[in-house]
Amino acid sequence: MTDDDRLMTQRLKKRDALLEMGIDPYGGRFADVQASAGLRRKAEGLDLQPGVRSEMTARAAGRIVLLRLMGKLAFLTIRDATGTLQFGISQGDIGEGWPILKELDLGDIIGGDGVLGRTKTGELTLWCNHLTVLAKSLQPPPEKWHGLTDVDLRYRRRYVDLFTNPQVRDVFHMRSAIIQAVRQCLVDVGYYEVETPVLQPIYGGAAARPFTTHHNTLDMDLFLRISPELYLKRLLVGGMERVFEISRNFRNEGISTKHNPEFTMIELYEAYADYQVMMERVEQMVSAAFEVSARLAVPRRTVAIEEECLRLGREQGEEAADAYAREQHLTAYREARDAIGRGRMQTMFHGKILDFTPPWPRRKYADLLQEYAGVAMTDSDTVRKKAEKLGIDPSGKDTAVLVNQLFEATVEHHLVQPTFVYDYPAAICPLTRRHPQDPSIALRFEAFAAAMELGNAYTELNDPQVQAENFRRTVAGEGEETMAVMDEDFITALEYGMPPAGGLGVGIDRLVMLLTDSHSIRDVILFPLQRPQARGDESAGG
RNA sequence: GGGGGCGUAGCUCAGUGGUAGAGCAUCGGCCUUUUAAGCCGCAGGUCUUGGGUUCGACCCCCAACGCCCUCACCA
Repeated sequence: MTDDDRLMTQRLKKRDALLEMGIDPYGGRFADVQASAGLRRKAEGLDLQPGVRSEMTARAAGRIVLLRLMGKLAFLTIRDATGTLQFGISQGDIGEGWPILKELDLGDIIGGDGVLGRTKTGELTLWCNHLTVLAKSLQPPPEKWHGLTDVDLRYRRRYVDLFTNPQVRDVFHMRSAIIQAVRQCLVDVGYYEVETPVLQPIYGGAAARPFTTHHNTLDMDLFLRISPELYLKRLLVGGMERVFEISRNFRNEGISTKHNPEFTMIELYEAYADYQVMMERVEQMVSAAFEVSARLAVPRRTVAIEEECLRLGREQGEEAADAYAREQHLTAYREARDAIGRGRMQTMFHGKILDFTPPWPRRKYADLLQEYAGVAMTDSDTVRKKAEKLGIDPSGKDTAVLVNQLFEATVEHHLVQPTFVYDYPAAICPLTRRHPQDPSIALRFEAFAAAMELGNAYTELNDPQVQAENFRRTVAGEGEETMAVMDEDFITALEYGMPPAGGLGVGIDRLVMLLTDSHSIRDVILFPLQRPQARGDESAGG
């Protein structure tokens, strides 16, 4: 028998013991549960002194994360969605319910009824006169101090990660709040939220390889969308003048700390606008997202770090406390918190302060290329020479493609502070309107922060003939951003007339990364794609 | 795909060319104000897998598998 089996067997025995006592180890509805955080606030109001029990009754529930049995008295710490709370149980108070305690384990979900009080040391405690078993846990939880650290296991068993590592739950709480804020921000200025097909017979709207699938009844191959763009523009034709979609996109490409095969993007289109308006939309959405994330994060994080510093100072001396403060960027968090007070939108990312306060700097693509690569975008010969110098093979490539590679190699890593880079080479932008004075330039910008692409926007191309021509060229493989498939119906839609418009996509995952100081996209996606676990004997023999 | 790192008890991690250790969790005992509770005792391992070198491999070599980082690719 493996250790794993042994541990589960022991827990199963306890489950049976509960059943014998006439207790359902998987209790049902548990009405009127109070959140631990709410009880804490209430206790503040009561001015409870250490060692005193109040008259106030309360009911709480959560997972047992710590368990201390001391003969005829027990303390257990439960964790709910809002924090932790100590249950105190004395044999005298609980009487017949006492034997239940022996059958409880770390990880079980229980409810308690009792009165609020404080122990001698001041810890808020629910002194229980009744315990309800809500769910017996058969799997042993991870180590109580270190939690689950194995990165692979954390993603595979995200549920364990979530209930053992509170900061993980914070990140996803924040993700939810950020999406909500961004959505509300657009609804407030007259946008409709829509849903367009994920299963598409023709994919397009971005340069990426798609996933393919098959519909059985129609006997037809389909693609998972790489972008919602071409459908959202059809809605502009249809008269929906402001639309957005929070779109899960699927791209069959490499996986990295910045790329997951499925990722979330908010894409929006606004009739009679252009890419300049879209820059303002980026600033508005990011500001809204920043505000909710700052409200949630900074106080909580700062308080948690300060408490830990105090504890370390007490137990291990000031030096240890200082070291911890530095390690946790405490000073920077304080600065960030103060910055909000002054109306600045600053946050820590990778040990650097990013300032999202609008307006963000706006830099011309060509100027940045000149500044960091030392070449003029239009000077084909110099571009080729510079590319070769940097180890980029220029043979058979369009100048615009090389320019773009040069840009990525020389400029991008400098774009740490939020920045709009605008006016891209037209050859790599098949869906974008050209600059009226210079047809080699496309009215496109990308938003960068922390050297990462955060968003991408155009003044949309609404001339069906130019669009059809661009399709033909990209299908033929000219330029870099191949769409590979001609979408006839999209052209037909444009032929009916699409209002001039600005369009924008912002990577939600990356935005959440920036605002939660997460360095891998997997840390902001609940269940990132992973190779299936090879189990036991199936994996043997290589 | 290239380079680097990792894989040892359920969890978190040490470790040595002579068939393995700690803390936590588990199990048994004591304990009515604990705070990662404490004290005493027991148990728990195909050291990722497969080859090789060796009298002998968890350790050295080769390969495979998985994960992480990084470069390349990639809106």
